[in-house]
Amino acid sequence: MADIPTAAISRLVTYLRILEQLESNEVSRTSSNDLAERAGVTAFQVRKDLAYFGRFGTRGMGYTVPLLKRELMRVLGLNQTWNVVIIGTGRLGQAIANYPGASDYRFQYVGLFDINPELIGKEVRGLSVKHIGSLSEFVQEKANTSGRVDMGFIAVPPEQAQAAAQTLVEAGVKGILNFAPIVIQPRTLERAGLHEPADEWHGVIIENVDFLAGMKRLAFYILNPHLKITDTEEHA
Amino acid sequence: MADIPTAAISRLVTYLRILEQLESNEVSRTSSNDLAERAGVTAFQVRKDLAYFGRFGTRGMGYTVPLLKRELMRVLGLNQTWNVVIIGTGRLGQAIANYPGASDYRFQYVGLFDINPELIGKEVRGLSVKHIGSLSEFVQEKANTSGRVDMGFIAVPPEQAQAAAQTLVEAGVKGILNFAPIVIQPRTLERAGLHEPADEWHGVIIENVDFLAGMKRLAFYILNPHLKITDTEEHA
DNA sequence: ACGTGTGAAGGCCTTCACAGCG
DNA sequence: CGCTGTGAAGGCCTTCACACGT
Repeated sequence: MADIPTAAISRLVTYLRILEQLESNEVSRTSSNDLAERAGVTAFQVRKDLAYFGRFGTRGMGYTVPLLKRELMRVLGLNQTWNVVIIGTGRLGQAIANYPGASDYRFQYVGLFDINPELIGKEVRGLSVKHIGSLSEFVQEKANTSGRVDMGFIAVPPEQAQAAAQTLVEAGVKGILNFAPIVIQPRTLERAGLHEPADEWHGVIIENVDFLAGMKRLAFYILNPHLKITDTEEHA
Repeated sequence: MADIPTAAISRLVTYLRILEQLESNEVSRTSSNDLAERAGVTAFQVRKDLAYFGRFGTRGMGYTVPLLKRELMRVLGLNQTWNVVIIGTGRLGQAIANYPGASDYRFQYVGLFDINPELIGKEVRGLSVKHIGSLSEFVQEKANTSGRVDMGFIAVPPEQAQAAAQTLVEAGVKGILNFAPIVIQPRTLERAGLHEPADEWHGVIIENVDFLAGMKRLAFYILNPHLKITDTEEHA
């Protein structure tokens, strides 16, 4: 596969959402122009983004909504089930666990973990919160029964986020969605001096969702409205 | 001011966070190299980003942590108080309202709104949830007393997000942080046919925080690990 | 005739190398 | 001598125009 701009992936996610809306409105076809307007980008951009992955349209006609939707879901890997653990089950972690929509895409929460004794054993979304020390064991056992744990979500306070990431990686998780406002370092805490990622971090993908950062960016743009931000970035 | 890459603003936010960590560890000076490593970018990038806004370092010496921190806070507009209303006080809205850290930056929640009668009157973080119909009135009254309402956060279900945004804009809010997984259209619902933003949207800034999108991007990158994503995007 | 798919042009951000200053 | 600040080079993403298929 060719080299694909990171921003294009974010836009694909947006297109998919729009296709879902169209489908639930029983609209059966669309065009690069239509998608572009709804997504807030140019039609050129839409066609180019789609072209990275194949040819999904019909010249002169446009795109068939269900077909393009199916293709995008395949491309984005949303046809398969993703097993997810959440580290941190405070208010944020619970809000995430209960957020509707995740299950629409076969993201399945299989385990909740925390370090706070008061939360251990608590029921959240049908799962009993476990101590973070049992994560490795839990992941291993899952691998032998209901399938591997694919991702971990980090919803702990910032001071504990790096350690949580480390625990997840050691347990063998391949992707991390980090909600804490820090940059996860792809190396062990002990080897912080080395500039090379530690081995066990090889291939681990990290995505960040930082709404404090969003607030700060917003503050800046309100103060500096002349910097037009009709950018790709808004698809974060 | 020169034209500044959107991504640079996201990185500034990251640098600021790092400076805060350094300060709380009583580290008094740093360098572009040090910041770069902690932020996961190149030292060139750090220096270029800072250069957009001024000259904050000393040649041969590096940067003074408290000074650079102060300057970045000024640049990002975090020395002033921002009055914020939250639309939607379900689980997500409550988690946002209670998230610690916002108050560290003088983001002040002054009003909580919802459309669900069961939530009206409920106390969240010391504020009584009001009906969304009273938003305009509320904003107007605030403007005459404790100061203008600067931003609105949207934490409602996706179907209601566009309407919530519309309400916020009509009330005169200048920035929106949208947590719903949709693209806010800068136009009234009625004028959806027109391709021009409606007047009242002029100058309104929209930032998105979409963790479902984060999950989907993560799924894609786990499936396609060869697409190296050591990108700027991770500072979203 | 209409809208997609795409090679090529263009522009903007990043990278670089080094000048400049402490 | 060390590290910042910055003009210039480079590269990648976006934009464009048009060929192509229906």
